[in-house]
Amino acid sequence: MKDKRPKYKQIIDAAVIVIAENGYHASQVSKIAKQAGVADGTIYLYFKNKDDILISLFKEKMGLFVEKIEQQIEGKETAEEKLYALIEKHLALLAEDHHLAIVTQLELRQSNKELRLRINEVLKGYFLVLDQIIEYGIQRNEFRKELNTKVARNMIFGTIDEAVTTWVMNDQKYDLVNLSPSINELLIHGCGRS
Amino acid sequence: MKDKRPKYKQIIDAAVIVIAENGYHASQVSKIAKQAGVADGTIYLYFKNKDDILISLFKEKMGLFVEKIEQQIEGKETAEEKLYALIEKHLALLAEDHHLAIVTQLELRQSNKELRLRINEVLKGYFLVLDQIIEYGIQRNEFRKELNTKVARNMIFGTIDEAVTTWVMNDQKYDLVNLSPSINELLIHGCGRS
Amino acid sequence: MKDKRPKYKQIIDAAVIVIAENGYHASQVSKIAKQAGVADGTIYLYFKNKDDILISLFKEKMGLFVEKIEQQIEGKETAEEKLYALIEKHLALLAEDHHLAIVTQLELRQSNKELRLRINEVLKGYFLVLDQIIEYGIQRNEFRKELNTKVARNMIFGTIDEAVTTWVMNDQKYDLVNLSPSINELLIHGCGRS
Amino acid sequence: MKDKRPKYKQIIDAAVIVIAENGYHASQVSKIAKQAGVADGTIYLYFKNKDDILISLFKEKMGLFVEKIEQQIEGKETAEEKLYALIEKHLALLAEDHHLAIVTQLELRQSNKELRLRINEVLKGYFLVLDQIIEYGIQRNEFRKELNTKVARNMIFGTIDEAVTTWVMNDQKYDLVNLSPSINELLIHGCGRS
DNA sequence: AATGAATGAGTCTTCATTCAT
DNA sequence: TATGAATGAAGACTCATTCAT
Repeated sequence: MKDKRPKYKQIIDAAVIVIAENGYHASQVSKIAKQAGVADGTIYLYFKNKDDILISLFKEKMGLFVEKIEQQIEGKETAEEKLYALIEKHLALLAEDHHLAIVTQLELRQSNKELRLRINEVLKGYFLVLDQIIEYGIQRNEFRKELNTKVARNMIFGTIDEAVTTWVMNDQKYDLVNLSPSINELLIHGCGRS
Repeated sequence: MKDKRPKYKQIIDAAVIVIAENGYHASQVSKIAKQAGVADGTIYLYFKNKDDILISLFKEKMGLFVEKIEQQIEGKETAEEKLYALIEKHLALLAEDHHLAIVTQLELRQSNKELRLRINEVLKGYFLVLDQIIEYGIQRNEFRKELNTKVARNMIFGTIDEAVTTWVMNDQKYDLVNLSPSINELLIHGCGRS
Repeated sequence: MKDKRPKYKQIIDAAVIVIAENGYHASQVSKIAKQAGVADGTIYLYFKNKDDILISLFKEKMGLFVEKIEQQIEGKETAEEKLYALIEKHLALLAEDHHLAIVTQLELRQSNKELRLRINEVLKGYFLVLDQIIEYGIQRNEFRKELNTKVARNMIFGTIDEAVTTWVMNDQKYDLVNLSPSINELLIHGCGRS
Repeated sequence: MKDKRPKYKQIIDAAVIVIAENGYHASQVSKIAKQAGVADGTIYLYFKNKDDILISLFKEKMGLFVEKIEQQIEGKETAEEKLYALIEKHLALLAEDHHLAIVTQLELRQSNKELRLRINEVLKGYFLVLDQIIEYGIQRNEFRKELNTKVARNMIFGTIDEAVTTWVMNDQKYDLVNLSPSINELLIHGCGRS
């Protein structure tokens, strides 16, 4: 996980910036190399090919993402608290790194099908966290027993993801984290017993 | 809307098939032309450029999509009935045209940023329908007054969209329409008063 | 055989000139295209890839080569006359097209193994002609019965080929066709009865 | 000649193996370095550049080659005996080192023109031996006076070389040295008085 | 309106060579 | 001597678009 090779991270961070600013299709390897301050060929000492940069980028960033969210959730007692923490952290993490937000919400999705399948693999880690919260909520009687876990998980992810995408599409004009209470309320109502 | 030039529709339908079967990036203009049974150059008599095919495709198909959903909703009395009808029709329309489902859920999303902004324009028609249902529900006291319309709309769209994408990604192995009750229940709980 | 597409021949002839003047490795596709007076992309309307240009070049030229030699041989009565005609024509054909000579003797041989195997396929046509002369000579009692056809064929081809290569390597300073009698004498002695 | 630096020979031997097993074009400097057990940069302490490895390889191996053949010939009395000894040794030396055979017959020939000219320089040592045998044969009245030395030399070299190449191309399936008598007979007939 | 041959700009990747250590 | 990480030049090929017919 802790890749001490400084150029590895250097290149990934450069890729995030270049892709966010130019879009996926206009992000030539040479542009990323320039931004990273290395030669074109150096990229290929750390990555197999261009797609590998994107997959690694997503793995690296998503790994941290899930890690941080898990930390946030850990202490919380109720499923509702956990869900709220997750929503807030999800929004906060993307709000504070708008380059990353653009890349994950817009640019990475225009990669080819194979790449997206690989990305989905990585997403499974996040889905796992969601599933655990839902099941925890059902156990604790906070959420309805009849809840279809898979559909509920899709709702939660779809709702948050759609909120972020809309925010990115609107040029991040408003405060994304402020949406947390509304989203949480909706989702809690959606899953909750009352 | 009613373009009587038969080749216009012919080319759009060819594009849906070619993109669904080959993926966005492997869908060259020449392939679409061949599938449509016209010469490459003929494409440019009906469309400004390649992106214009895709935007027109989306406009054309999404227009029909919204139209059909509106027809479905019209007669319904309660907001809940309207929402259920919308969910069911949304799922049904994509379930019955798997080429279109692949194109809208996977392939069209890997177009460039500009194209996706244009696509979002078209989506606004759908969002309008959603907003009307939400406001109708609030008026009728079916939905909570405090509901943030925009967030609620994102939840509804995000949830349905995520469900369809998951279904497409899983090679349409199960019956998509069967998910309607679960989704509806979740969303109604999310918006509802109880 | 008679490819009426003018660009096909145009490109092959351009390739012969460019390769002869620059060497195989310095013969970029763009250089061949320029020499042929077409765009780079046009090359790929007529040839699958760069190697295909070389294979086609060799097939085309070698086809004519064998054809012309066969014509020359046809009328001759004795094996010795046939052999002499073959030697003379082989030398004459390459002497009168020094670009082609450079390409066949030097440049084409530095292609990769796969390409050379393909080239060998084409050479088989020439070997067949040689084998027929040898067997004809044995039948007519001009050549020794014990002659190992394969070894004899290699000797004939190896001797002529080596003579041409030496001539090319020496910048074609002397008259190649003048070697015919000497070569013929050697080969006839090699195969002959006396 | 006697380079005591062990790495010099080490690298040359590595080059023979790598080129024989991977082909000329897939024999990167780094691969040769790895096979030799040294770092990439070390290569450049012993060789000026990549071509220099190949030329040195050829010089080194061809030097030994000619040396061994000269030893073989020395004791023989007649030109015919000398020629037979040369043919047999030539075939034997390549038959017993198939890596070297592949490299000399196939891979080294796809080097660039300049390199091949340098290789031809080295070959001159071998041609000298051939010329001496031919002249010796003429002096001794074994060979015809009228013999064109250069053409005869080309015949001898071309015939043997073609035999080896054919053998290598056929994956060394048969015993190469067994061809010696047939080849010798042909060449003796070619040069001889009878 | 329709054709389809021709165009040519644009980019990922390899690998011989260097040089700081 | 020896290392090996870093360099960066170079080139085959694709495909959206045009235009003469």
